[in-house]
Amino acid sequence: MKYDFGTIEKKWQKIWEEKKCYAASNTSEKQKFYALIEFPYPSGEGLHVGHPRPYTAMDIVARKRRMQGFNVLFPIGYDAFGLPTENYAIKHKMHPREVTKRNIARFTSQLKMLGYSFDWDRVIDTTDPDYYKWTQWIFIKLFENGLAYKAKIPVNWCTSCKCVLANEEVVDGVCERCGSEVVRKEKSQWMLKITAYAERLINDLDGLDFIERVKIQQKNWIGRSTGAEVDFATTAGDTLRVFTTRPDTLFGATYMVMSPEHALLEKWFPLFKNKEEISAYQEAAARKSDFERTEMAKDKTGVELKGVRAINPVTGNEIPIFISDYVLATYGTGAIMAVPGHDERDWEFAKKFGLPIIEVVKGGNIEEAAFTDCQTGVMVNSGFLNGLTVEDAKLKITEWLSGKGLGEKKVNYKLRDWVFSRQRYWGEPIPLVFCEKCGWVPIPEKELPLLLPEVESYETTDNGESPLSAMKDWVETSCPSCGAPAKRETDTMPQWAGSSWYFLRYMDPHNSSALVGKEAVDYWNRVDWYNGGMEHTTLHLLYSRFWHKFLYDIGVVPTSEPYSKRTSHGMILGEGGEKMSKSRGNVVNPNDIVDEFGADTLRLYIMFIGDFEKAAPWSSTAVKGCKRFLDRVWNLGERVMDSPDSGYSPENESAINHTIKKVGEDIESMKFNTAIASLMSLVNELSDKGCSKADVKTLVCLLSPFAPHIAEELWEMLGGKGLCCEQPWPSYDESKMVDATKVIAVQINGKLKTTVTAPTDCADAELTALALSDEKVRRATEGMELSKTIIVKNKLINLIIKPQRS
RNA sequence: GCCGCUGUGGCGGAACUGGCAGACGCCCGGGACUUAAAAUCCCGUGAUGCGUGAGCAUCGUACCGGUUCGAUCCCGGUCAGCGGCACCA
Repeated sequence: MKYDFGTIEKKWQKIWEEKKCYAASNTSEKQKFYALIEFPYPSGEGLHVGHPRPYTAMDIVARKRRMQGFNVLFPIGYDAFGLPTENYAIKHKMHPREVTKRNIARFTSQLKMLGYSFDWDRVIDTTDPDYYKWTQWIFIKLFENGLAYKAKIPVNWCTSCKCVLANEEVVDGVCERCGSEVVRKEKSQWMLKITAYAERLINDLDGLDFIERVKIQQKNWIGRSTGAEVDFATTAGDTLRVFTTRPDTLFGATYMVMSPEHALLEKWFPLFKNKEEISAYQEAAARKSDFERTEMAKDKTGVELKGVRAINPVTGNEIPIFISDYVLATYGTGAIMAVPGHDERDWEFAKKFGLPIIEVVKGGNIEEAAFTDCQTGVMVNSGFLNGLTVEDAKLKITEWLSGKGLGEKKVNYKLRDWVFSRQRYWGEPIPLVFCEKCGWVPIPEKELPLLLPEVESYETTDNGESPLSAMKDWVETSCPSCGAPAKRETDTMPQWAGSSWYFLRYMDPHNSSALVGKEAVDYWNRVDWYNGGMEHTTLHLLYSRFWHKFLYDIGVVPTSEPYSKRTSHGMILGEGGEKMSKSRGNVVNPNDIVDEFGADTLRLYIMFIGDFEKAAPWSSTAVKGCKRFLDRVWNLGERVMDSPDSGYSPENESAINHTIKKVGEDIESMKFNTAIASLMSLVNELSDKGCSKADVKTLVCLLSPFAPHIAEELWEMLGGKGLCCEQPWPSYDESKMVDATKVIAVQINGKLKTTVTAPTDCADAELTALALSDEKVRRATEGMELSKTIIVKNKLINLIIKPQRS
């Protein structure tokens, strides 16, 4: 019989579904294991060949855990709100809900085609009102706890999407999604105070089993820096406060710089002697986008504020103040003390404007460049700090400043609050009402979900307001608090909202009275293993940690972190090593591969392709190798089908035990490629040497997480009881892995000469004698004296020889 | 510029804690089967040189150096590529 993958795969998918083999229980006595993948955005293009990489990886882990006796939760859902669907709907004059429905149906059939062991009874969809009810509920809780606020801020505005973007969504000055130009625009926006959690988001990383590069990237993104705030008196009478990480260099501060948007500038304006110059600079800066500003980073510009000067608090010297756009309004206090001797930017600016550069840390040559090293330098020209190290000087000056009431220790973060409004239709409506008397008021919980109204047009209005704003009947409402006429918020939430808590809903997806029931969340606790893309490190992963911590603070969840372990996969590239994209025409459709080779071959190949953490190019010829392997496994099955069911054949026992160990360990460390390689080696060996039914049954069990359909079919053919996916994971016996003899490498002076076969655990003297008696060794050592012997047990012997003394 | 990662055959990639570099697979070459082809099976396959031949020798993990009996692995330096951040004081 031929290996007919098409029939086999459909057959077992149906049986698994009917028997609900992969349904997780919320009340099991077994130990729980929660495996999570990032749920897909159901795009119109359907499943991409990149999707199966992380899905298959976690499916393998989940399947192995079930065989090891765990109660496994391995869920799937759809993150379905968002722009592409809405844009498609506009273009084709459809309702986004219809587009979403259609796309989800397509994704579902493709995922089922690949034989994943998802619990299909727990599917969630972020656009389902029963789901987004709870997204809205969380928003109201954030609002009630002072973590959601509305602010008029300059926002990133995508000229094509006609929509506000979060800082994280702007890449190289263009929209991450559509690549169009992003401009600055003043708008009133809902903000989430993620900065209130900055400290905890950094500190709590320490206790988590996240791959190191994720931790590092999150830490860099949050960007903690420790320093001090220092007050400078000015001739205008006001105090100018700055933030610095180098308070030790205060004696070297020879001028100051304020951002062009600094609030004091308006107040001081009448005092300026060069009003026109200053205004012109401010206007030019305001016109530039953030991107343009950084583009011009090389060339420093600025204008001196003539008429106002500052006083250095330690030297008492009057120093000039400049405005320059290299100082950001949104970081620290929006003003800096400039220490050109020890800061590269200040040095550049001082050189350009001919300002004095004073050395206060010895160790460099400040004529040539700023000396920024904090490790080696010693303080000079710094009064009472002279002779101290930089570290000691920081402590002493900070103490001195706070003693005098001139400043204090301060920690700053690069992380900004999260811009949470979107002026689009296809998102969760923000469940708040504005009342002239009461301000912003949440709608009562019993009115949730606040449904998306049916609108005529999904397009953003010409004035940049949400399409919902055109729905007069919907917008006009009454204040839940005082009953007066009031207006609904018309912005919707960003796509990141629904994905910030979805893993909790999987624990208890049908609960209508809570986002997750207490028993369910106490049982499942948190995600044990979450695999996802590096591109979500500073977006989804950070956002969901933030929401989870908030839910922990208000007592909804029992853990302060959502995920115990986080791993990451590399991208699947096109055949030539380039990114797969429609425009390059190198996109591989998983359906084509499944039609030609079967789902098991696709699963196997995508795991065999290379190191899971690294990017790997697709190869259409290499897929065939995996199909050949499965054919060979099939042949082995047919060969032993009618044999009696006795134990392992003695000649294969060692190899089988080795493979069990190797495959098990490799799955845990996500080295799927070498796990498959060892299965291939075993198959080669069983084919060559011959094998028993028990040998093949064990092979089939080991293969089943990778290629579950063929495994079930072979298990049945071999007369196995029950389903293969429900068998216990094979165990190995170390004592059976010992071979009688070992091949030992023989080196002479560190160079490989030959190999000898010696009994396992051969005594040193015996091995040395054996090596010396070898013909090649004898020739090489002739006339030489053996001065030293190095032996690595069961591996190698190194004979150190030198010419014989005469 | 800063932070992180990576450099191994024609290709994707292996190599546990410093111990036979190139597992496994692809491609390619030769052979068997076949009227023929596909499929399958068997053999070969890092480079160079020597040898009719079994084989032998030398070189080889981006580059230069160090430590070691022994280095793809550890240390110092250089180069190249990828990813993230980017005037964050």
